[in-house]
Formats: sequence, structure tokens, C-alpha cells
Amino acid sequence: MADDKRGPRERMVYSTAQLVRAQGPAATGVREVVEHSGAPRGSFQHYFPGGKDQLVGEALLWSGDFAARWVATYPRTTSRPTPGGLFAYMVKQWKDEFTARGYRRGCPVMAATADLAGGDSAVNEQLRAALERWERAVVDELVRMDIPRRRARRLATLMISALEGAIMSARVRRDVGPLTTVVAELSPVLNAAAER
Amino acid sequence: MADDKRGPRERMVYSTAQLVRAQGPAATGVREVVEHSGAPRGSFQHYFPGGKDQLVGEALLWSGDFAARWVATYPRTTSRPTPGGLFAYMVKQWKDEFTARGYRRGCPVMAATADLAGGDSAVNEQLRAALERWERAVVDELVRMDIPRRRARRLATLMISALEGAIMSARVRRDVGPLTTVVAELSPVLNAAAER
DNA sequence: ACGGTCCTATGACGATCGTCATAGGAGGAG
DNA sequence: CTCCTCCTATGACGATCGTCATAGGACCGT
Repeated sequence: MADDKRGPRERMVYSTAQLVRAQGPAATGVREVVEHSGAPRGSFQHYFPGGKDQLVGEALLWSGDFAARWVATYPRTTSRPTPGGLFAYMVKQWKDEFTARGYRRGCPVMAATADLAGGDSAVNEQLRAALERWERAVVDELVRMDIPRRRARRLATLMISALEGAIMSARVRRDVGPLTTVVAELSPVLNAAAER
Repeated sequence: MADDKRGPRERMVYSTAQLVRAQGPAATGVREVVEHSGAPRGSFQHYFPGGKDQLVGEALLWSGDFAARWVATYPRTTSRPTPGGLFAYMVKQWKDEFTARGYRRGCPVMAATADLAGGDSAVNEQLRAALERWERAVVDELVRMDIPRRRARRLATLMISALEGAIMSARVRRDVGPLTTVVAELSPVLNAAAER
């Protein structure tokens, strides 16, 4: 569980992301993070003087960055990039996750949103940043397909919304069906939108 | 906050639903529920011998039922029901909620999913029941519009997924934009699907 | 007056929470 | 060796968590 190649600090951030995905930030304790990451207990205080908020915030930023970088790898997987193909690519990652590792872990952005969005938590800023970083990566890919930026933004919002909702349904039902459905229904629509 | 017309038991279930919507089930304490509902402290133990799990479970079932009944009111709002109109009707409720009451409260199903889906919590069963009750109500409405049941199920999955994801984005960004976008993008598609 | 059922009041239990205070060890620079 | 900085170890704090045990009051039919 603890990848010793990375330092304790990075391991804690990563472990936080994983635990938040499974049970939300509210139910994720710092002691649990320390144990899960295999990091020294005293290091938490040292690396994260901002406390739990800082830890969760960095985990969210890390997650947003990961998602954005993943989206950016799409062009390297096909010779003919399409909006529908990108959407399918994003969804497939989650289907693989669920079939391989079960339905315990969801999206960290959704988890954080559910527990503390709209409130006055200090993590709200980084939650927003994580989501926007991810969404902007999707927009950039669509723009590369010669879709006008304004329209790309709308499509990216639709894609991410449908994906997140399908992730939720899939976890509740313990079935990847919703993921398959949204990609089947939406991909043609997205491709049609690209040819205007 | 405490509607004295209803008994303490029902008030506690309702309060639980509201608190779960705002901060997730993990961060919602039973003492907080008691205080929020204005119910006598000793009544919790009496009405909910199953503890917090029972309380949260009933709140979820109540929420699913509420959503289903809300969906069923759509035909009474228009003389020409369409899938896109139904979707817009569902989304509008959330736009009104956010504009009127801010972005603190989200969807209870999403909140519960984020905190305890995929795990072995006892609430998983009722979480699943709540979502399916809601989704089935949508399916029923689509079937009323002469859409074949099999296809209606797929469209309902798409609608609920897009709605949930848009709710998430809207809360994070504190902006109803995503909700407006998904209904604008999806309504024509849904209506086109009805004419096959 | 009675026993009985329904509801409420209250205090405590052990566990866990996030945070803090304090100190010790490691290791390079002078 | 000494000093300084970086990292780690450990124990404790007050608060809150879900749950439980126990008892008291309200109101009933009889």
C-alpha cells in the first residue's frame, strides 16, 4: 500500500485521496491516513501544519491534476480523435476501476462536494480548482478537435456531469450499466456536435 | 425549523435528510439531528432502536419517495408532456433550490453514496432502494409518453446521471450554469429519442 | 387506585476525533 | 565537538461521537 519510492509527504496525500474516495473526507481521519500511508505519525504535523484541511485540499488538487493529465493522454490512444471517443475514454477508466477493484472507491471531487460544498470550509477553494482543472483539460481536448471554445465548454460540462452521475449510479447499483448507457447515448450526440 | 404539525419521529427523519444533504451522513450526528428537529432527546432511542443506520436509512427512503412523487407531478404542469420537458422540470427544481436557498444542500442520494457506497454499511440497501424508486418514477413517466420501456430505462439513467453530475458542478462552482447547460444540451436529444 | 404502555429525561460509557506541546534523533556545516 | 535544521516520536488535551442503562412522567382502560 505504501509506495516507498515516494516520500512520506506525497504518500500521505495519495492515501488521503484514496480514503476520501471510499468514505468521504468527513469520515477520513488523519490517524487513518498516517496508518494507510505507512508514514511516520509525527510527520503529519510537520508536513501539514495547516492540519486536515490542508491534507484534504492537497489531495483534491492532486486528484484534479491526475484527471486532467489522464484526459490529455487521449490523443495518443487513437488516430482519429472525436468528442464521443474522448467521452468513452474517460468512462472506460471508471468501468475498468469498478470491474477490477470493486465499487468502494468513487470520485474524490464528488466525495468532497457531498461533505463540504456550499459550506464555509477552507477546502472549498481547492475543490473548485480541482474540478475546473479537470474540466479545462476536457475543453482543451475538444478545442483541438476544432470545436469552438464556447461550445466546447458546454460539451465538457455535459460530459463531466453525465460521467459523475453515472459513477454515482454505478456505485449504488454495483453495476457498470449506467456507465455503459451514458456513453452509448451520449457519444453520437457529442460527435454530431463536432460537425457543425 | 421544527414543524410541530408532524410528530417527533417524522421530524427527525426529515431533519436527517436535510443535514445529510448539506454535510453527508458521516458528519451528521444524532445529537445534531435531535437538536435540529426540536425533538426530545430521549425519543431518538425510542423511535430508532436501530440507531443511526436506521435513521439515515429512513431519511434516504423518504428522499427517494419525495423525488418519485415530484416526478409524478410533471404531467399536471403541461398539456404536452415531452421527455425534454420532464428533464427540464426535474432540473428546474434544483435551480430554484440553489437560487433561493444557496448551495449548501445537495442531493441526499449523492451524499450517502459518497460516504458509504460500495462498503458494507447497512444503509446500502435503502440507498439503492431510494435511487431505484426515483428512477422508476422517471421511467414510468417516459412510458406514458409512449416510449418503449426498455428505451425509457436508458433515457432515465441518462437523465438522472446528468442531473446529479450537474448538481455537483453547480454546488462546487456556486453557479446554476451547469444545470442550465445540461438541460439545453440534452432536452432536444431526449425529445428526438421520443419520436422513433 | 391500579398496572400497563407509550414516550421522554438524563447521565454515563468507551472510543475516536483534530490538534497541540514537547522532546529526541539524524546528519551536514562550521 | 557544537550548532542548526529537518524530520520523527510520543503522550496528552478537550471535544464529540454512537450507544446504552436507568428512571421518571403522561395517559390509558379497568
